[in-house]
Amino acid sequence: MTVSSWDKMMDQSSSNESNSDSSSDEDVPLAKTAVAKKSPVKAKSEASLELSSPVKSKTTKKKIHKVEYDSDEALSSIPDKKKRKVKVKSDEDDDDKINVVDSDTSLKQIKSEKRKLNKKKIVTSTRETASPKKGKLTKVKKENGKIKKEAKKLKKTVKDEIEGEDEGSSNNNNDEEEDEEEYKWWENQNENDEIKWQSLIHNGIMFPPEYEPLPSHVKLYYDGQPVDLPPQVEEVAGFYAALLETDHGRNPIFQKNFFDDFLQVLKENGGTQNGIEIKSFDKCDFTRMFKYFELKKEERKLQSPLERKKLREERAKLEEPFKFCELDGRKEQVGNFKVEPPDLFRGRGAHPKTGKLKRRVYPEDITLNLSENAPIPDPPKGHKWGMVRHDKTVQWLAMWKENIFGTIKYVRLAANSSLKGQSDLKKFEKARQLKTHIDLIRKDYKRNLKSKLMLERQKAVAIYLIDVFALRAGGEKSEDEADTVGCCSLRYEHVTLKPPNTVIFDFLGKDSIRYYQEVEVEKQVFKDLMIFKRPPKQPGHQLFDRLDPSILNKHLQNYMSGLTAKVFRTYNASKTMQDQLDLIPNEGTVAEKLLKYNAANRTVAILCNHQRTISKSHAQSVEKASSKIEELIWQKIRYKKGMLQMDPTLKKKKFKFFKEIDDMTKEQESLIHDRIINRETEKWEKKYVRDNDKLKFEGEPPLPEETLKEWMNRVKELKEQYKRELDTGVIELKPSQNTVEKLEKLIEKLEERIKVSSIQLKDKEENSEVSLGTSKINYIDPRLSVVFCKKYNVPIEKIFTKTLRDKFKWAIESVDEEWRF
DNA sequence: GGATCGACTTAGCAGGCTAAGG
DNA sequence: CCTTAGCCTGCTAAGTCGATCC
Repeated sequence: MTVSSWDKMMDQSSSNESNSDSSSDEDVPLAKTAVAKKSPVKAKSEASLELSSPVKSKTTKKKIHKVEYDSDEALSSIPDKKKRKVKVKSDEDDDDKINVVDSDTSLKQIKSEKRKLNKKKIVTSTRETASPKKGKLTKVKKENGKIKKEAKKLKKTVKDEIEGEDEGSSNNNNDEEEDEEEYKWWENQNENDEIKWQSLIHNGIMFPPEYEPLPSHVKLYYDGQPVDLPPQVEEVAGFYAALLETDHGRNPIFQKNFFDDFLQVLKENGGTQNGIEIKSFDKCDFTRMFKYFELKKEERKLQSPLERKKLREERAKLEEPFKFCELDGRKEQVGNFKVEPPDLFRGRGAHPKTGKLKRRVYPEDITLNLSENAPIPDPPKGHKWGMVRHDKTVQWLAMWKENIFGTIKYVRLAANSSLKGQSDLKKFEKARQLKTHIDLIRKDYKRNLKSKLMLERQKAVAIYLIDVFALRAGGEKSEDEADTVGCCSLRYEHVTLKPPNTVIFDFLGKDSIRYYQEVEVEKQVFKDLMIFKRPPKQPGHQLFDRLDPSILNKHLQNYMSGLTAKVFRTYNASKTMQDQLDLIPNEGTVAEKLLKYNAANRTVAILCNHQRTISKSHAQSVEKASSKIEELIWQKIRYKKGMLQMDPTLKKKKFKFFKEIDDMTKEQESLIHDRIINRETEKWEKKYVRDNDKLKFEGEPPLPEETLKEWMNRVKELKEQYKRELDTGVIELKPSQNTVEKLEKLIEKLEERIKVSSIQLKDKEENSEVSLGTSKINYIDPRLSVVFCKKYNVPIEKIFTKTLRDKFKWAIESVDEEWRF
């Protein structure tokens, strides 16, 4: 409350500038943002350490800054061809009106046509469900639900006992059995999505354990002195201490925000208990706390499997009551049934509020949502619930207001729940619906790229970017969030134009993930962008100064109800996937098909710019894999040499086959030898140490040094052999490799391994920065994957993990091979 | 008619877990 | 058989978008 009223005050100061230009709106473009908010774009990791400039040039909504330039001037300098279009000036207002009316009528036409189309659709899609009449349907459905509900209740108790089914062969049985009673919501269309449930019963929400003070020898030190902190304060110090050696812990903004809040909590709790006054962050020494946490971590690692299992079971028992709820009489899983524990806020990218204290949430902060007649779950001892509501129009079971931004956090059902599933299906159906409108939309925006109305042009370009490059809508952000943008909020500096028609996008998008693309665009788009960037616009100014997502979305609704910017992402992602899958031939092994599926998935992920940080071990593992391949090739060549030794005439007969022998130089070969020998040496040395450790532990005498020497001798022999081979060119083959045929077989096997390894390596490299998961979970219609699996005989488990199979059950059970996005 | 709120989807990451590889 | 790398899941931050408020 304090936060929001504070914000309001801040906002007030900048929100009342009346827009005196509105009359001449059409020919005087306005730049919404006056000044660059932050330092130029940085890739995420760097950015997070950088202090954003403290200059408060607040953008907070609609600080409208007039830029002196009119569209006439702007448009008149378009290359000649366009010029003639651009006469207009004083009568532009009229034009506008005419245009508006014009488009309005045509839109109405479109709408009515759409309606017709929709009607047709409804009829087809409901033919199995008997009557197309809505009212009737509802009734039937309800009836159905009731009966099922009853049946379910009876079986429920029984079912509860068959919980932990696993993936085994008995699974089939189980599954089928479950199917019988499982409510297949996707088989009855739900028309009224305003009401989310009829009855909702749950046990409330799980709170994190109370803070346990650290042992007395683990303390914060200030200026060399141990500090006695009240537990509530120690807890906060501990949050920071735990992050000491992380990027967050080293980030000065994080440190400052943490320290401010830390001091605040310290004050609230009456200061330190041994008279030390804490003033400066730099004098705080968290290392002892940090080390203690590390120690605890180590201890946990050393736990025996049995111990672990016990702990896990204990935890599961505590969680059990909260994991499920009863929705319309059916048992459904709850998603985040735990209240978020207190911690330091870890904002992503260069977040101004990163490091602030996220306070503990108490039952008093929680609002529950459940049926009127449902029993209200007991709050934790000594506490009361903040509020209890009975709102059937929402999906959440509980909510609370978080203290940093004053935003609301919800407890909601799990991804495999019927409610989530229904939303999901709806989302994809909406995206599919776009199919029938996309041609018109594209035609329109192509035409409007040349509209003489600035607003129309901006809309057209924006939709183009959203459609072609899958940009997000890009809403305005406030100053106390990370500076990230989407389409509508793109600024001057995010787009670089390279004639004749290349555009370089470089900006931070959602989660401060960098979007960098050098792309060719349609000539007219290029020209428009040029106009949008024309002086007096400069870095910091909005490219689309007339646009925001709501304007854009309102425009899109004219084509199709429910159409918004984000639908394009879903549509294009799924469309791309369909197209890519269509290209895959139905041949080869499952592994090969999977690889191709993943490649298709990857195209989508790249389209949506779904990235992940390259793992620390990535470079190393690529290195390892490629040297392994090199060694395989070397071995293959070695065998080929061996073949020639046995039968020199082969060289002429199979010239091609032996050609690669010359590809490897002696130097390369020697390097490979060294590598192998080094590795072998290391391997045996390690083994020696490890074996001895083990023997020592068992109280047995260690291996004599002789053993190690013997092992090393063997390695040495190998080394000498390689050296001889290198010098003389004569391969010393093992007795088991004594015929040409045997060698041929070995070579064949090597070829196979090389092929597999190479593909894997390539995949690894291409995937290193791309995250396939996000698109799989959110953008690619799961039915596409299901169809793919059916048609290509790939087990669905290879594509969807258990959780995903649960989430997409509706898709898995509802499509046949013919289904298309 | 814009700012704000509320509710929902989408996003990457940490760390535990598991299965592949030596 | 044991390690190690990569997968999976849980977590929660960060978007989108319609509703509501003034």
